[in-house]
Amino acid sequence: MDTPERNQIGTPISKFEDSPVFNYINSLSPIKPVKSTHITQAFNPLNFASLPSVFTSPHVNSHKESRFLKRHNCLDPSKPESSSGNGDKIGTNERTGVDAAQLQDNSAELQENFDSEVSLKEASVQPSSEHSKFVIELPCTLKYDCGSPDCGVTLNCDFEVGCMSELVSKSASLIQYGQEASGNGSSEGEVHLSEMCRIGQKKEGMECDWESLISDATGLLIFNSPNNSEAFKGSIQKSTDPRIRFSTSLMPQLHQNDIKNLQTMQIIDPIGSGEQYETDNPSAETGEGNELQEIEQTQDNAAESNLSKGMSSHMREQVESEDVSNLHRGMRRRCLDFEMAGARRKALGDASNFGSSMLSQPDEKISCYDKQLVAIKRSGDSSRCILPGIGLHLNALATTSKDHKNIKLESLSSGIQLYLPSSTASLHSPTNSQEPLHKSLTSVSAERDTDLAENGVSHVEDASQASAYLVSEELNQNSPKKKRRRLEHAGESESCKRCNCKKSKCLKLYCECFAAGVYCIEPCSCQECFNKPIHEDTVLATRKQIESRNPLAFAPKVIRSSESVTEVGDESSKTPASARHKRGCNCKKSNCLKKYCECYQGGVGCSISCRCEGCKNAFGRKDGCAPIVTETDIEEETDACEMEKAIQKSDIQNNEEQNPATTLPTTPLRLSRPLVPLPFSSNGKLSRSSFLTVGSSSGLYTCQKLGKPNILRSLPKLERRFQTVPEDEMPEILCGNSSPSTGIKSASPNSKRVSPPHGDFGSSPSRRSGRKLILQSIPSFPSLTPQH
DNA sequence: GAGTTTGAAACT
DNA sequence: CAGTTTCAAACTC
Repeated sequence: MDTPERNQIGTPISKFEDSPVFNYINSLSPIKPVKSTHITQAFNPLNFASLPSVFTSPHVNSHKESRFLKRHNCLDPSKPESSSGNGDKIGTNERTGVDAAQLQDNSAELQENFDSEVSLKEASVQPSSEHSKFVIELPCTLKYDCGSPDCGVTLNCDFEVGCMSELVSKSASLIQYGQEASGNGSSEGEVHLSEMCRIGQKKEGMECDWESLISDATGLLIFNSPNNSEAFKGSIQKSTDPRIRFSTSLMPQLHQNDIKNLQTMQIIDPIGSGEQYETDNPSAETGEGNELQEIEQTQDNAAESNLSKGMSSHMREQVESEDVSNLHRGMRRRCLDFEMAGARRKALGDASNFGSSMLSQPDEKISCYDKQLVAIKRSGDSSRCILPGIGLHLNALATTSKDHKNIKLESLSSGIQLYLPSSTASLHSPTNSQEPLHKSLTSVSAERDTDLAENGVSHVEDASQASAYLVSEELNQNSPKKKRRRLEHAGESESCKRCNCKKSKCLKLYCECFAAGVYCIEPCSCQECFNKPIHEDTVLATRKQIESRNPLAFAPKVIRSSESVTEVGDESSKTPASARHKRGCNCKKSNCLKKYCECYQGGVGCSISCRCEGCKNAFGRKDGCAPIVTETDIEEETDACEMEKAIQKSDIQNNEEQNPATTLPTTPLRLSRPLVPLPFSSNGKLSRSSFLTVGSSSGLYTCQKLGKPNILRSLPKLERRFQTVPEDEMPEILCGNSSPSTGIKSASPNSKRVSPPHGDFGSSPSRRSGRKLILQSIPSFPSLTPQH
């Protein structure tokens, strides 16, 4: 694994190699080279923003768990010198899970941490180019400083995490700064650096290195095209938001830094007011947060601090929830609730063991997460897509590694842990990804801009889901159905679907909101709804029950299975089919041509796992035939309005995609995926449940719709690549190879026409970038794809 | 907007 | 695991 990746990376890295930062990193850890591959892509403006990292990470995962382990080893080596011989798991534990390990000897937990961390690392590393590098390396350095893991490991770990996050955020801010406001940025950047140094000094003296690294990194970042930087910003900001959330509950230490970063970000960030708005909210919280932070700092060493932190965070949340009348908050709450609840419980109820372990882990995870998110954000703009899928994402994220099964199982065994990882991870990650998406979206489309602009703020704050919901909600304040339709019609509405449950009390998977891991909101027309923050305990308990029954119950239904899609393989060969429904559909009468079919709804082709009869899924038949869907079919199924919207969106998406695709075959495709979903977004299910997957799948779908289904087929191979490849990449990478169907489809002669997708694609690249980011988010799912 | 159809989720 | 029931979305009128 290492060798191949390194080899691949080799070329791309060369660029970085020149930079002192790169050298520094290299000295620290051998692993980096692997990342570089992605990085190279990242360097490209489009690519950089794109998900390459995400793809890569998932890809790695998809390849095999072994990869993760290897990577860990590789990464660990730098740190692990002490534990050079440590197994993969051990190495990871050392890095991210040190706290947990010390606190708890639980191998299971360690493994979980390890897995999550690994996945995160990989994701972050691959996707993010330099950011990830920094993060990774920094920890290593810290570890070195820390010396034996036993000593104050927890603090060290936190520190690392904090540093990591800070570095990332700061670097991002710096980057933004440099790009947007060179003058102010310089000062700001200096300030950040100084802060960083401070932190480093307090906890360990890596200051000089860090500063130099940071400065170098910033330089590099700045170096990157503005687009990339923007993408980073979005991702970073998004990441920061989640951090804040997490930090409140989990990582108070990080909070201060994060908050500061956020503030700086806000100041620096000229971008969407919405984001700033969100950040503002956090800032308001910062007041409390500062106090908490101070306390936390004083308590840094004390393990007890975790509890106090948890309490403080809890209090904070309560206060916020109460105070916040803003839709944003409501949105946040909606998204966060599950996560928060889990965190709260952990912090409050679990007490030392659980709380400590959880806290420590989450922090690390969070940091990693943020990174991932960032990467995701870049890559995918799939804001819409992401949002809906967030709930699923969380689970997926938790199980990001293909071993998701193992992870889930473990988590299940531990109960709470499972919940947390899944909930926290999923929520956060989604949120992050979503936020970026929103931003990107805002920038991308004027239409969306208006809506998003309003929603954007809220979006930023919460997870993607929340944002999606918020948007949808805000947009659709009318009756749920109407809103739904609106949303459906408007691609954006995707995320905002609401439930209409009457008997399930919104505590069953029947409820889209519940299934998506979000609370029901006013727009919902549900009756006797228990899926509300007020009934948090009930919701969590129910969730647990469902998860105990089916660990993947809240995972995205549609997964870009690496299996289905060949890894990298051939972009051309990849087809939309790469994404598959987790369990497969069981359609009898709809021929998989209506939204009754989850596969179709998710914009993915049916697979072997499907038990459908008379499958005519336009995205891909069960038998492996290339997407059968013809223009007529699609048209028939889709409403004219939807078609139009989809087309428009698809055009935009296509345009965006094209650019990336042109730049990089791999990344572009990914980008395209997210875009695609939008058309489908109308479907509430997709948006929520299968964000990522949806995104990917939807991407395909959209492509088809846009260009009309034909496009995919008809599109020349090159074009297809853009459309299909992206999707494939994410999942494909993970799985390695694609399902026959995908390959067949892509190659399938079906492509009767060469539809002029180009025209569509031609649109502005900027939009693409945003959407692309969304797509990136999708990639995370692939890892989950267990089914195949 | 009401009613029907559909298939997933839940239950047995 | 299979069959049945429940449920809510998707769809039709």
